[in-house]
Amino acid sequence: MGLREQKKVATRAALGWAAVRLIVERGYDKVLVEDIAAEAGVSPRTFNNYFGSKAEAVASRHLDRCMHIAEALRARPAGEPLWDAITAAVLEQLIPGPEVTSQPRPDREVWAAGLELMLTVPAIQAESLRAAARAESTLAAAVAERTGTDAATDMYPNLVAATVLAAHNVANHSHYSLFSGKSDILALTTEALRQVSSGLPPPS
Amino acid sequence: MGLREQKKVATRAALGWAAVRLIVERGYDKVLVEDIAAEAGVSPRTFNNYFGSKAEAVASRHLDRCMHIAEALRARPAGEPLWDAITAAVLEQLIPGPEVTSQPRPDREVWAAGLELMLTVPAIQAESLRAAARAESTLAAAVAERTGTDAATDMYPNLVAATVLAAHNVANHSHYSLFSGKSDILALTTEALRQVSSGLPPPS
DNA sequence: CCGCAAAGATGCGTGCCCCGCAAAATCGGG
DNA sequence: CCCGATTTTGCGGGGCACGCATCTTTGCGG
Repeated sequence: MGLREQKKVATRAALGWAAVRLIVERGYDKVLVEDIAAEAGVSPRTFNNYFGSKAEAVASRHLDRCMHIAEALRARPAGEPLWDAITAAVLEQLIPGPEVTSQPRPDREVWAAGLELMLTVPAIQAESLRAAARAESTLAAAVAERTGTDAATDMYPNLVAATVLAAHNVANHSHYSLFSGKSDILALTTEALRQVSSGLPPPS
Repeated sequence: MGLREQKKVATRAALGWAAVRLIVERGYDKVLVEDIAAEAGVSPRTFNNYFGSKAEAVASRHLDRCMHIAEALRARPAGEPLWDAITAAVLEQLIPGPEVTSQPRPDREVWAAGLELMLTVPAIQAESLRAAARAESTLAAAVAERTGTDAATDMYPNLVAATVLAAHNVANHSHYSLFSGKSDILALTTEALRQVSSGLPPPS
């Protein structure tokens, strides 16, 4: 990869992070595109060369994380049963990366509150969901590869991908807003995937 | 329901329909909010009293349809097995309502092309997904009611709702873009729901 | 039957966003 | 070291989303 593309990736990430950080701090409509661009050290016009909207910049972080699931799945040993591999791949994403842990800790409480508020903004909800949807096809491709199906003609890999991300979402949601920190994410996610992979039988 | 609320519902529907029709005909960015408002016989300012954005107006139709699934589920006989009831409820939505069939037929081909093009607009994809997400919690509530679980604390009903809508989406997608009209929607949807309700076992 | 309070529709004005276009800056290979 | 290709940037315009004040409609009690 040339220096050129490296810089593009870096700028994109910088803009995405800047957007999230500023908006979590101040609130969505008190942050101008101008501010985000300044934070990332580029011109306001350049911002729109990378993202079609403010919300898309925020969701770009989410997109990256979702994309990693497909990547992680490909990296699992070929012999491993499908749902074991999937579960492992999803769980990998839940251990916080170095760019999070090494970040200057801005008061966990305050950050969580700001983040929750950010996720109530319609435009951000919408773009986050679109990001997940985009990652879904990548994940479907990985599943197709592993199961010997064709993502373009078979429903199977697409169903698996959609279901996995749905379970992932529900688990996250349970952890965050349903009952804040009642149980740890790893357990919830594992349980959610177990349930969908066993057909969600009604609890009798 | 008073005359007041009836009119509100009617206006909302009129705006939603107008948005879809005009945009399918002309393309997303060649339709102004002004045009949609005019089509529905209301002032441009009023448009934004009903919808937060142009895209949201388009997605409102989708939202209504998704909401009907939960409604249909509640109407199923109480003794019916869960997944049978769900399948029936979803299939009900696929028979075109009178407002579609009685519409002046604008050349099925042209309409389909315009619709597909509309669905490529990022903002519309995003809002449509958000609409589905909003319907999801309603569906989860219906599932919780039927299974004696609690949507606020149990993952189960939320997982079911998310999975059902995911399957619904995949089936639609398979019918529309994957291989246009290869098989009928009813069969695809039934099959998708059957697969998720049996745990999506890998095809060996 | 009438007027009154609540709720909705409308007009106006504002700030911001998103994008097209063309010029300037930057990078990578020969 | 220079040339072609790619990016960044400045400028300008068309719209969009929304707050605020005003006018109209609806539903209700006297």
